[in-house]
Amino acid sequence: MFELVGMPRMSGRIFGWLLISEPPQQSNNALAEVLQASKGSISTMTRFLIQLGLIERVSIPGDRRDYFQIKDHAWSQLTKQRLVQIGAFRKLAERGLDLMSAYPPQHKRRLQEMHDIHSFWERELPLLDERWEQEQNKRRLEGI
Amino acid sequence: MFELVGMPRMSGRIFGWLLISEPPQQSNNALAEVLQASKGSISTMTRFLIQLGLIERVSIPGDRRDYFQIKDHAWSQLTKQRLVQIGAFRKLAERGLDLMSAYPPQHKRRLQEMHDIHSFWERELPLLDERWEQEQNKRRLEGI
DNA sequence: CTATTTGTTCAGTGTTTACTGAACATTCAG
DNA sequence: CTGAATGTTCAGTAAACACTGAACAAATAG
Repeated sequence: MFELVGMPRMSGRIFGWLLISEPPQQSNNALAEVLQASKGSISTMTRFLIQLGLIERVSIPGDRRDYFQIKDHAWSQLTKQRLVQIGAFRKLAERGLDLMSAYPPQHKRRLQEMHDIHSFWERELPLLDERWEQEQNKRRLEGI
Repeated sequence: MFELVGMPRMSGRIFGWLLISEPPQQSNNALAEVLQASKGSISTMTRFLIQLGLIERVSIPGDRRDYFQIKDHAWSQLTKQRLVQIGAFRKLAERGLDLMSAYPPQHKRRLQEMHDIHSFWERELPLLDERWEQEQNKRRLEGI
């Protein structure tokens, strides 16, 4: 599934295991063993997942090893990641419109639409995320 | 930009040109020439873009050539594409929860959250898209 | 029917990518 | 200090991918 959305397969395998592992925090070595992968690949991919904000590194007092676990709000982080892309597309459309400022509006219609929908998403997705967080909080209070 | 979101570079180059070309519809040959790419690659990538719903093939009466142009609502198509992915993630979480039905809820918390947020997105993204379409229609009526 | 234009398929090539395993760096225990 | 455990970096490899160009197929004009 991670491969399908353009991420390294091994990052998906790590994330997948962290979704169900008990305890939720797993060491580099434990990951390498359960996934039958090299330490190098684990090291690279945990760094990658941390950079995306999907997992975090945690320490256990008196234990020198690093542990990894899925971050709270990991999925919201993906939205933030996506917003960066959307912003890039919006800016690209803006640059195009700028370069074509002398052309008739009708000629720029496609670029304008690209700009407008990305602006729309940039405005709405954070609101959607907020609503999700609120809904979550409500549920937790209700003890669901 | 297309490469960044995991699509073939050439598909992005074609789409980019179709965003600004005049006229909006361009033949296979015209694309090959302006992008300095092989006919084979154009043929493959137009098929790819059509499959995504981003462009469409159009005919001009009395002209044997195929022309391509950006589809109306191309960007909404991307949302639909994304919904397929989100649905797949939701189903994956469901399958996990199913397999773990005997485990305590606390152990399944991470999977449950994955499931819930994807359900949320599956419910909300179509609504967002509808709102966008309505806003668009309003603007057009107002002649903006 | 033949020649030309247009489009598709596919083998081959070069590039990119993901992963491994080894070398290296760091931290700590004894 | 030495040695063991842990983590990172990196060269090398195997697989995947994007693209080209040529061969092929289909459609039309003359």
